[in-house]
Amino acid sequence: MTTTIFDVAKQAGVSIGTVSRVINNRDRVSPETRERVLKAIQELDYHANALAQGLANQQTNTLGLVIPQVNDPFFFQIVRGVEDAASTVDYSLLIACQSRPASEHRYLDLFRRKFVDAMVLVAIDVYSHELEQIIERGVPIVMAQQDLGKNIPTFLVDNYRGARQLAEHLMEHSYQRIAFISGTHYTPDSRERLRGLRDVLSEHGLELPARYVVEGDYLRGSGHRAMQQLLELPDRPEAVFAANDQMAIDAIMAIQEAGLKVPDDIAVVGFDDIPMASYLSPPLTTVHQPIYELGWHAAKAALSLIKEESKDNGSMAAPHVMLLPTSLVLRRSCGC
Amino acid sequence: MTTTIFDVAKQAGVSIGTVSRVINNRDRVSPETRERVLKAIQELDYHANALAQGLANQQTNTLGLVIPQVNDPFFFQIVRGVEDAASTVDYSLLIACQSRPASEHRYLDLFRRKFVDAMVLVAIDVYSHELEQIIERGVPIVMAQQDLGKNIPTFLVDNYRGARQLAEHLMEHSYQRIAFISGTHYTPDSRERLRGLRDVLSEHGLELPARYVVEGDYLRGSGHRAMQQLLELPDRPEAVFAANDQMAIDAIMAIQEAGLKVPDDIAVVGFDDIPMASYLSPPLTTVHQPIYELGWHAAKAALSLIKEESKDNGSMAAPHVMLLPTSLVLRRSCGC
DNA sequence: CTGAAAGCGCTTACAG
DNA sequence: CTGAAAGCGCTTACAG
Repeated sequence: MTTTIFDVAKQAGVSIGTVSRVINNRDRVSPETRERVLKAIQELDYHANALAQGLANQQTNTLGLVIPQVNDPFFFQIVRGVEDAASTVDYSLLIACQSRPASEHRYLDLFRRKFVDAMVLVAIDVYSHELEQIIERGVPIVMAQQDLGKNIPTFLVDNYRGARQLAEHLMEHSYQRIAFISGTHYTPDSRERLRGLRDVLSEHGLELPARYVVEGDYLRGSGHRAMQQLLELPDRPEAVFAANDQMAIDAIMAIQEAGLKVPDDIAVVGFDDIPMASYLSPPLTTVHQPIYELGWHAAKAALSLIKEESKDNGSMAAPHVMLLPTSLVLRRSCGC
Repeated sequence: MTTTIFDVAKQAGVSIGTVSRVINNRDRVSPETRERVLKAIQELDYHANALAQGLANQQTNTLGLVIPQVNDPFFFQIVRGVEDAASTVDYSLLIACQSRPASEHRYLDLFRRKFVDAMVLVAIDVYSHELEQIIERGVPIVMAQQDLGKNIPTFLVDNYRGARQLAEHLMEHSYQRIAFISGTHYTPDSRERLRGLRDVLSEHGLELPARYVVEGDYLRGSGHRAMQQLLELPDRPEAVFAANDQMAIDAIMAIQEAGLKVPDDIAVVGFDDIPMASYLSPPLTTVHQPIYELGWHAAKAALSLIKEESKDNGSMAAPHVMLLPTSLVLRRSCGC
C-alpha cells in the first residue's frame, strides 16, 4: 500500500542501499543511476518513512517544546524564538502545551522515548525525580524560565539586574519612599525583583519597610487592591514598583480613582513591557524582557547538546545557568 | 547507553518477547514473570523507544494538526477541541503552526512520512496537487474551516445558515434598508454570509443594492471606513450586517462618532461572537460559531479514519462535507 | 560506483 | 506461559 524504499529500488533496478544513498546524498552515485532512482521516486511519489529513518539514524531532526500555554503573547514569543532557532538547522518543532496536566505527562513521555532529539522545557516544574531520570539517560534537556537548581542548562531572564536598573532609575528621580507590589509570593521572579529593589535602596541608605511591601498575584485586580492599601498609609509612597505591568496598570487606575495623578503625585513602574504598556496614559516605564531571545538561546543550546551527545565528548564543565539581560524602557509614568 | 528491551530481558532473565508482552499487556504472562519484568523495567528506568514501536506497530498514536496560528483565540479554540478529542483515545497531538511558509512545508512533510497516524488541516490551502498525493496513499487527512472541493472529509461552519438566521432576525425588526460590510472579497466565508443575507432579503421582497455592499477586509479599521461610506449615502441604511465582529465594532464607533446612536438610528450586527462582543455598548448581536466543536469533530473523524484504514474496509460513501450549525446570539445592537 | 547484509528497537504470529 | 525468529523501513560499514 504505502510505497517503500524497496518499491523504488525495484522500479529503478538497483538495491535499496543505492536508493538510500541518493536520498541522503551520501557517497558517490553515478549520474545515470541517480537519475533513474530520482525518476522512480517521482513516479511512485515515494516519501521515506520518518520513523524508520529515525530508528536507523538514532535521530529524528525534531525538537520538543513543553510550554504552559501558547495562547499567550508572552509564551508565544518564546515559541517563536525556539522555532526560528530550530529552523536554522532544519529541525521541526513539536509543541506540547500542557493545558491539561494529564496530557502534559503524555507528551513528556512521548518526547523522552526518542521521539525528539532534545527538548526545551519552559516554565515547567516536573517532579524533579522524573526529570532527573530523563536527563540521566536519554534525551538532552534545556530549561527556560524556571530554575530547578539541577544540573541542567537553564536560561533565565536576569530579574535581579533588571530590577536593579529600574530601582537605580527611581533613585535618579530622588524618590525616598518607594513601595513594592509583589507577584505571587513563592515565585522566584517576584522575589528576585524585590531583592533587586531592596539592595539598591539599602545601597542608597534607604529602607524598605514591611508596610511598603504588599502582596499581589500578578493578575488583574490584585494591583488595584494593593495600591488602595498603600494609599491608606499615613506616609504614602512617592513611587510604586509593581512586580509586573498588569499590576502596575491596576495601580495607576487605583491612584487615578483616588483623585491623584501619575507620576506627579505618585510614580508607578512595572516589569515585562507588555504591548499595552506603551498605550497607557501615562505610558508605563518598565523593564523589557528578552523573551524571544530566551527561546532562541534555549533552543540553540538544546540543539548543540544533541551534537555533543553523539560525539560523546566527555563532560566539559559548561555553565549551567545563563542569565539574559533585560533593558530599561523609560516612558512617563516614572516621572520622566 | 540508553536501555533497550534487551537490557530489560537480560536483567529479568526472560526473552524480549516476554518483556514486550508485559509492556503491552498482551497475552497471558505468569504473575511471577510479570513481576520480575516489571521490577527490571523499574530498576533500569526503561522507556520503550517510540520510533521502534511506531515502526513495528505501523502506528504512533499521534495526531498531526496544521493550523495557521495558535496565538489567536479563534484558532486556539480549534486546537482545544482537537486536543480533547485526541485525549479521549490517548492520542498525542503534534501541532504544526505555519507561521512561516517554509516551516509549514517541513511539517507537512514530516507528518506525511508516517510520523503521525492522521492529520487535521485547518484553514490551510496547500497546493492541491501535493495534497492529492498525500491522501492518495499515506496518512489520512481531514480538513476544517477550508473547503478545497476535494474528496476529503471537510468540516465547516455553516456560514450560509448562520447568516440567514441573523438576516431573518433583522426582518423581525422590520428593517427595510440593510447594508453589508464584507470581508475580503475572495473568502468563501464572506461570500456565504452575503448570500445568506441576500437570499433572505429577496424572500421578503427586499433589494440589496450595490451601494449597500461595501468591501472590508475583516481587520480593524476597514469597518470604520466602510461605515463612513455608508453614512454618506442619501438614504443611509437602517441596519448594517458586518461580515465579522471586528468590523461591526468598527462600524459602531463610526456611527457614534457621527453623533448617531446604535441601535436607535442604525442597528449593527456582526458574526463570530468574539469575547469582546458582549462588553461593547451596546452589546453586539452576532452569530456564534462552534469553533471548539469544529476541532473536536474534525479530530474524531481523523481518528476514525485511522481505524478504517487499518481495517481496510472498502470505500463506503461517507459524506464529505460536514456543516456545523451556528447559533444566534441576541444582544442589544440589533434593536432588541 | 554498487550490492548484500547487519543493525536500529520494537511486535507478533508460530511452535512448543 | 514463553522463546526463537521474522518483519517493520530505513542506514551504513564492508566487500568487491
